[in-house]
Amino acid sequence: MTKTSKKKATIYDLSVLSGSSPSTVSAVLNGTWQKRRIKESTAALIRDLAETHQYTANRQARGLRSSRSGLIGLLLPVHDNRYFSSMAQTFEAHVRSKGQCPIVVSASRDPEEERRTAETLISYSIDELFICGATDPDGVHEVCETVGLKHINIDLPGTKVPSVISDNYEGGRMLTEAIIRRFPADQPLRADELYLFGGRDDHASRERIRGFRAVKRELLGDDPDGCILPTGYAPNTARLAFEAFYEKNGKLPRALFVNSSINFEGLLRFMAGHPHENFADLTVGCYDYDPFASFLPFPVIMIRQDVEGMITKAFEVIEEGRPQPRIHLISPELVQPRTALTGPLDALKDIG
Amino acid sequence: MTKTSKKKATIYDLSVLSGSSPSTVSAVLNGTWQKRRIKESTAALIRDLAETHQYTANRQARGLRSSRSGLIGLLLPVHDNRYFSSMAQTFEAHVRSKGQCPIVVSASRDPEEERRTAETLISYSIDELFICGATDPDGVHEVCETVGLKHINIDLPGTKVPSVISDNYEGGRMLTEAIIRRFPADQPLRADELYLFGGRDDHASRERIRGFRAVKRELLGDDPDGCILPTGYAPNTARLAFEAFYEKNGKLPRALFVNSSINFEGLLRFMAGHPHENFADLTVGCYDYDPFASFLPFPVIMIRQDVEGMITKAFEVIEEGRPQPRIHLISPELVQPRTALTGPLDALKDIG
DNA sequence: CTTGTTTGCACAATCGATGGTGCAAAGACT
DNA sequence: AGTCTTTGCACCATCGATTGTGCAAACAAG
Repeated sequence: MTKTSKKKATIYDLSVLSGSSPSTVSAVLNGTWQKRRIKESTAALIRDLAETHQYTANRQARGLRSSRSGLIGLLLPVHDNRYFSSMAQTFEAHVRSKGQCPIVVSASRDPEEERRTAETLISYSIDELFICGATDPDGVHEVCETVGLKHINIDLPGTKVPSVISDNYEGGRMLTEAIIRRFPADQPLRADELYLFGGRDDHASRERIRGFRAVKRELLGDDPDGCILPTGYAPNTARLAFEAFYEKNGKLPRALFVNSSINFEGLLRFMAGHPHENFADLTVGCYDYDPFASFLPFPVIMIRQDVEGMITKAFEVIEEGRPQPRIHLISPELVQPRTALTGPLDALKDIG
Repeated sequence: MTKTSKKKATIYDLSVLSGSSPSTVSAVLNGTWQKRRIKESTAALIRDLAETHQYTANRQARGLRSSRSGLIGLLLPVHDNRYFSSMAQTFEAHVRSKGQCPIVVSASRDPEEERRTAETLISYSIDELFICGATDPDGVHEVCETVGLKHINIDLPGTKVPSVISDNYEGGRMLTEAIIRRFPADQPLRADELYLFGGRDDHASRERIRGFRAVKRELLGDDPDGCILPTGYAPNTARLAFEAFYEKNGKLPRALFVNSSINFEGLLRFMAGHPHENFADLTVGCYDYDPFASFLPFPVIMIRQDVEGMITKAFEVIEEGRPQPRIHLISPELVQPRTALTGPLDALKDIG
């Protein structure tokens, strides 16, 4: 409480205290003072005052003037999911290391909401926007384009700007093959015993399904249409699909390709209503990685998407001048059952 | 591309187009026009122009003038964890419904980083700050206090402003009791067979430990000090603790109270290196809920903290004028093994 | 027709930082 | 001593919206 306890110091305050003009103070504190030939001693004085008065620049004012805000946005479908929250965590680290401020917002996979959210971010003059898992990336693109905002797609591709996405076809192949190979030669999996649940008509699902079908044909010789059940991404619609299958067939398929961890939660909900033992010999492949899921009582093979790789690539690409709208594929990783991988959290120090 | 493709329309543009003054345009578009006695027809004309030119206010300018930004901040330890990402998801929904913009940032449980992050958010003139799981809430408080920023603590309490936290003592008791009661009368759990792993010297851990010890004394008649092993929150330090215990005793304790899902990941890492069968009769209680963890091959009893309840309460409290720095306890919920609960995602529509 | 009131809006200062431009004082040079 | 350069900084417009104030025109009252 030694001084002005309630209001933040401005360059005008420091200007009075230092006897210099506001522009001099500004130049000193934003680093352009050499260019403006400010004396070292003047600069030192001002830096000193800034320190003792805890000056920090008002970013709204700076942003208004310079039409840049220092904010970098990440548009996510949802937060509470390991995949997307890893995105957020990794993104944040990258943005912070560039000395900017991350702003992470979700838009619920709703195209309308996606555009509105982008508009909102734009009204804060964000400097760049990373569009992750958007249902309508090109819709968001329109919004960004009209104001000249740099942007890039992640996870789901658009057609107007570069996209950095998982190699879902390859991942789908890897996962399908790994599932099939778990079955011994004397009790091989039949083509009609391996089902794919979840996902919807988006690029990622389509590619995974393409990989799934290709490998089934190659290894199992057949690929019945009925084995593909896109349920959307909501856990409960997935649960209902499992419920319906079980109702009709008295059991689950011998092996499942589950399209995402959120869909996998639908499987859990289904299982909660049925005795444990019914699923003792089920084999599951899940396109997403979750450490706990990896240790479930039946074999769970997972795909871990390379979040760090995607974010890193996305930052590289967005820095390029006028990049082509091409798609950059990042290879995912197959994770065998009972595997506990490290994640972004391990990079943090723990001051236990 | 019909019009000004590159720059956003401002009130000055609309002012020229409509033949009114900028202040009139401003008043019409921010809703204060009745107070300023603007004719309905004038207002209609301006609204119309705004619509066709896709006008949206520059929030930096507005914020600069009104020293409010429409941003509400949430300071988190980390993103990629179900508990905190649920916080983010729930927080976002609340903020959005108030017509404001959420800004969620993590600070890695580092007191220094927490303060710096708060400073940064303040430089954007955020309107309120929710401090969640901060290692040093009172440090962040100082920062907020000097600029008169409304703030509140969640998950970990501070002493200067109200805090909304889980009832960790009660939760610790519930979980401990549930663990103990899982053992049959003929093979009861002994006091030296139930260990607590994880957490550190923060309010939440202390309260949970207090509940743990109280119930052990009440039900098991004893409470050996050696059964408490705070390992910090990093998964790997927890893993090492399990490793060390196993090394020394040739097995894990019969029952574990694991302080958080992040610590639980440490247990998984430990398990990955050992044969499955070694843990067939392990009983685990975990203070956090994760649907996949709930279905692991050994009984896992979990505590789900009431994230929705905490956020709701926090918004209530922060709206009050000068609230007392008291602690509001929100009861958590005990979750039996093999339970798949719904979460914030279920509130979203899925346009599958 | 004059005075008083209401209606409808324009004007201008302001928020805090930025950056182009101008200009006095100090130093260099002939 | 007079001219030219360099140094060191102040001045001021600007970004876009908000808001207190003032004032003409329209209308009402007497």
